[in-house]
Amino acid sequence: MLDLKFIRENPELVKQGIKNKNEKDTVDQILEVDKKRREIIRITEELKAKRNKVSQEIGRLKKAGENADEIIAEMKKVSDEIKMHDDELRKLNEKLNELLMWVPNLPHESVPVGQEEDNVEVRRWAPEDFSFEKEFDYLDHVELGKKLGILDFERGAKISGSGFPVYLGKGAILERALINFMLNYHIQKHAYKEVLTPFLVNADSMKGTGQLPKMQDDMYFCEKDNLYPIPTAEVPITNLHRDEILTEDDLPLKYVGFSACFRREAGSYGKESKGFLRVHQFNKVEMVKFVKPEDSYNALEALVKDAEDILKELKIPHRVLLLASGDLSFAAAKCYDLETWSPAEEKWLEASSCSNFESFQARRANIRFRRKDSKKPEFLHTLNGSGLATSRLMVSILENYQTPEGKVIVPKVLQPYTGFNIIG
RNA sequence: GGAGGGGUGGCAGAGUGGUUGAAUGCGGCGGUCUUGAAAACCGUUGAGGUGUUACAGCCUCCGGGGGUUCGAAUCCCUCCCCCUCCGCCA
Repeated sequence: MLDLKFIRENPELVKQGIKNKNEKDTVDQILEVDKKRREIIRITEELKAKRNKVSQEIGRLKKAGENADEIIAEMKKVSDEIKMHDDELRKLNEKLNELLMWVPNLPHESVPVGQEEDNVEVRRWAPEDFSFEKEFDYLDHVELGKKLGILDFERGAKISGSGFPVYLGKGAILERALINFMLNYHIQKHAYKEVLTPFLVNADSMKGTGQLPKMQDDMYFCEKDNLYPIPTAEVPITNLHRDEILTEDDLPLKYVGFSACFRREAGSYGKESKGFLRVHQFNKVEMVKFVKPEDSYNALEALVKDAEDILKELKIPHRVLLLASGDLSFAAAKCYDLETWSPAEEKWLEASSCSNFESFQARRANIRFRRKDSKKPEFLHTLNGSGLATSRLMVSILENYQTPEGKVIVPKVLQPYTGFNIIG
């Protein structure tokens, strides 16, 4: 959510940002409702001030045993008037809030204006012996997983539906190894604090991080209990501090957490959805940071490097993309994607997304902090990044580590976790 | 799922319709005293909105929402959460 005052004072700036993000411009509508709202506030507050004063007077009269019937009758009218205006005000506030919930975060000034094709490759990394040249005919992860008996998409479809993968034997162990490796790495090397949070959250949490209302149709929903299976651990972890005022000394806060992630992915089928490329349930290790506003862009760079470190340890070729404004998510001000190389598909696959939300989520979720020398709380900045999603990583590992014989070597850093060094 | 109890400021804890945004204690901050510290004493200490160049002023907030009333932390309805007991259960 953007600051209403900011919109009021910088309408053109906001409009430009919305345009660059390809979102719907409701600024004029917001300003109009806001104007009306403030007018009503002025009127009601005058009436309420009067009511408060006279009501006190009535109390005094009654205590003194005097008659107050006449003023009470007069106040009844005032009270009715207040009620009328309050009703109107309530409606305007609801309307205004609804409008504000649909305004996207504005892209940071360092974000290139444009669409997906305007994303900028910032850097690229690969192991020394790596080559884009095909050394043999790679099996893609689906064929390979099937052949090795470590992945079973058909049975997953039977027990749940398509997009719910089953991991078997060494596949399941490898998945678990990855999760543990990544968690431990971020905890030990990057000083994150681990949290294990609920996989089901309420609507307030979903609003807090910006999934609702916009992404409603992409969410699973348990109607009986009004709970949403989380699309990412970003939601519960960021909402840890919803409605809290932290102290300056608390910051920065760095959390890392594992969760299963649930996404309906409504309307996305076809080639892109083969195997692990698009699933309804996957596992992810997520990093979330709460920082002071002036620190958030340095924190973003560090966050990207933290995610990259995992890929370097795993020796997976990858590149870092700075997303253009039109490719940014609703809540993000700036975002880097990490893409890993798939030798079977011969293309880059998104494996991580690291974003700075500035105060957008903090304002929605009401997460503030107080500086030592100031009494007024201010909104902090939130960031998060996948560190990383295992399903996409599994594709990279299975494909990049496969041998001409169709076996898969376990990356060295994972071997202590798996207890074996080759699959097949 | 059933029965009962409860949600008040950073924390603890008063307050059942009339200057109560809220006693008191602790904590925090400032000061006096002290070489310094502690103790003691004095003062101060919630958030949001509206408004103002900035103050002031005014309004709202005692779990959330709605209602009764001239007036609600206090009464009513509803939802949420916590605790105790019973039932069920990994």
